[in-house]
Amino acid sequence: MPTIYQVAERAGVSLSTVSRVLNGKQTVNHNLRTRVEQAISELNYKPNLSARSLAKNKTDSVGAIVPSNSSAASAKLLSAIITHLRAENKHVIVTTTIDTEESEKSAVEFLVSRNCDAILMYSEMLSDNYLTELHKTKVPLVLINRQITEICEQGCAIDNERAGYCATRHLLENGHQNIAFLSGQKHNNSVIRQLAGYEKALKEAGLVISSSLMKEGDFSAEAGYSGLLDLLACDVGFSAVICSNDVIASGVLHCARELGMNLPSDFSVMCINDTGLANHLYPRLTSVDTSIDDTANWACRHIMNSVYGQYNNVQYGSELTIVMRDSTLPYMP
Amino acid sequence: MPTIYQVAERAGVSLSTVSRVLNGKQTVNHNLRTRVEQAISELNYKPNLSARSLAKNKTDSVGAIVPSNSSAASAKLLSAIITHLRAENKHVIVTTTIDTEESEKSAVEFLVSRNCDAILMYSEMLSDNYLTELHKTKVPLVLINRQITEICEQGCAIDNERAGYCATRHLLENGHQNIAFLSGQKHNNSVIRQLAGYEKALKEAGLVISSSLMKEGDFSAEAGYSGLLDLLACDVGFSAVICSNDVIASGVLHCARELGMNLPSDFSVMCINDTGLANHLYPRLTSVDTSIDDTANWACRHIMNSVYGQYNNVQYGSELTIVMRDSTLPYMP
DNA sequence: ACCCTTTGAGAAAGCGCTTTCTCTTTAAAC
DNA sequence: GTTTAAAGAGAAAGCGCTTTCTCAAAGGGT
Repeated sequence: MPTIYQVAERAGVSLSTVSRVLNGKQTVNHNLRTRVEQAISELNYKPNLSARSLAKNKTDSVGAIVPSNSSAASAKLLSAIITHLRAENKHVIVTTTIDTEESEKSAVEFLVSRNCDAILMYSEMLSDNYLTELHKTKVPLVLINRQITEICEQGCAIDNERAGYCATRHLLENGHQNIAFLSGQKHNNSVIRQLAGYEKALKEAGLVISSSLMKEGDFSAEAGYSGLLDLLACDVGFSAVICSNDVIASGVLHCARELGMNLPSDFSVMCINDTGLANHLYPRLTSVDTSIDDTANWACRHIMNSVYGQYNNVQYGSELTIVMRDSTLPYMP
Repeated sequence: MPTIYQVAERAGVSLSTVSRVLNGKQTVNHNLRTRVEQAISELNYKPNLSARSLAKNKTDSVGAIVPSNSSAASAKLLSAIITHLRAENKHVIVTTTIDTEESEKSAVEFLVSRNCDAILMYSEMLSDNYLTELHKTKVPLVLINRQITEICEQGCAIDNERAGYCATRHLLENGHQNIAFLSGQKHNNSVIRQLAGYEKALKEAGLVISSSLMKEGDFSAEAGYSGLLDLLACDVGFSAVICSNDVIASGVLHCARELGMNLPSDFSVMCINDTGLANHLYPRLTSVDTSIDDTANWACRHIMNSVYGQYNNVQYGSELTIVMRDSTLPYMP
């Protein structure tokens, strides 16, 4: 591997000059510049990034913390982020966690030890205080779908409230009045917002919010399965069900089938956050979906802006679309 | 951030001694050692990995190249690998590609520029020659589901042949004689092996191999959909279908439903390589599956062994299991 | 023609570690 | 008790870059 020194020698200049050509933040005589560039290409010189990191105290790397369970959703996001950042010549170090505080803390420490220039988090077990402290004293943070007042700049809120609202509205507009909601864990940020949107839509429509129509579970198919059973056991009438994601909905479909019910004629099902599954289920699930790519885009630009000083500040925003499929039907008594 | 020098000062030793304590590959007087350790914990000293990388010419990082499309399958693998390697204090730099040669080459170059200690590949557009050259001159390679004669040590072959064989056998044992195969692209390594296993099982059973029962597509649901149409158009009888993965099978189910067919009573469906979807479909798919965790395990141990000189050489092996679900039924004329 | 300001390039000092080399001390062997 | 080997610790030389400091040369104004 050629070093910057050999390039300098071949070009007949000092290594400072080579470095300046490389970094381009100081003018270099045109003549020398071309000589250096030629030497670089002749030697096929590639700068050693470890050395550069040491000298600059920057690693050109971004750490990512994602929960390993919710693979489909976060995999999509991650893949988009990796692609974006590579285009900026940054690499991403991925760590997976198991949705516990210590697991996430250990991931943070691992990434800090790796000298990441920033950490991107898509997980939510760590406390606001811990993260605020971390951001202020150790490493810039970017939070996906989380906002902390003290460092609100660093977070973005995927608009789950609007998603919950839209899903509910969609059903209301189709004549449904008794709409159940099978959610993920209620301590989860997204779930809280979704439910807020759900309740808002119901209120606007002048309907009462019945807690027996809201069942909490985790994000698994099993939760959907037992959620539907719970719902039926309560003996409250419902003609539609909204699920926090498509995996839960999958359990609902499965359960309904086992009970000999017919969807969507017996009741309609919708989901929020299509993880790719919705389109494969039977019936194919109508979903309301935020653009993951918009989110990835924001995260990367925000990092490039606040950490590497490129671009201007970017506002977060994400498209919201309802994907009509086969799992919903207008209400017919 | 404290440096090794400050630790040395506080412990009243030279920095060489601190380094020796840190790396533990040379004996240090017990007395000094504890003094150093105490200084380290008092200062909360963490070694700077960029500096270490520079001095050792090792980055403790492994690059991974995965196709971004086949997310579900590779996400699972990746997640397992990331977890394993972190336990060894290595980080992984993930790059995604789009299944073209240039895309993969660019990923390789990116990772090489990042000085990865090894590259783990789960993609297959690059030529044997290129990879052999790469492995021999630049950076150790580990290939998932690919074997190259010149560097056979570095690759592992997920036993798709046996998987194809088992799936076919399973159906044969249930009385099926006319078994169709909807495969991914035939240039794909896994597909080739799967088909080999399929044919082997048929031959052993004394059956003829009919090319009109074998339809090639890509790994998408659309391919499954049109694959089934093709199959029906050919007007060859079949009572069971094997698919290269569950996504393809999903398309088959969808198509059958639209045609008013009833599964599994009209025909049975099986898939190879459960990506997590199989369990959510209707009917839930019977699948034959190799253990991704076994593969991840092998890859990590192989890297730890050949690159970092830990562990002993490890043989590749992966469990193969048939997961019985609802999409298959014994043949009844 | 002179002085002052820019511009451009080289020298050299780090960045925070590892590792070799050297020297002292201690244990072992005869 | 002497010789030899082994063990342990410090000094110092890198690893390959960036960046500050310094100085020479060139340009501009009067």
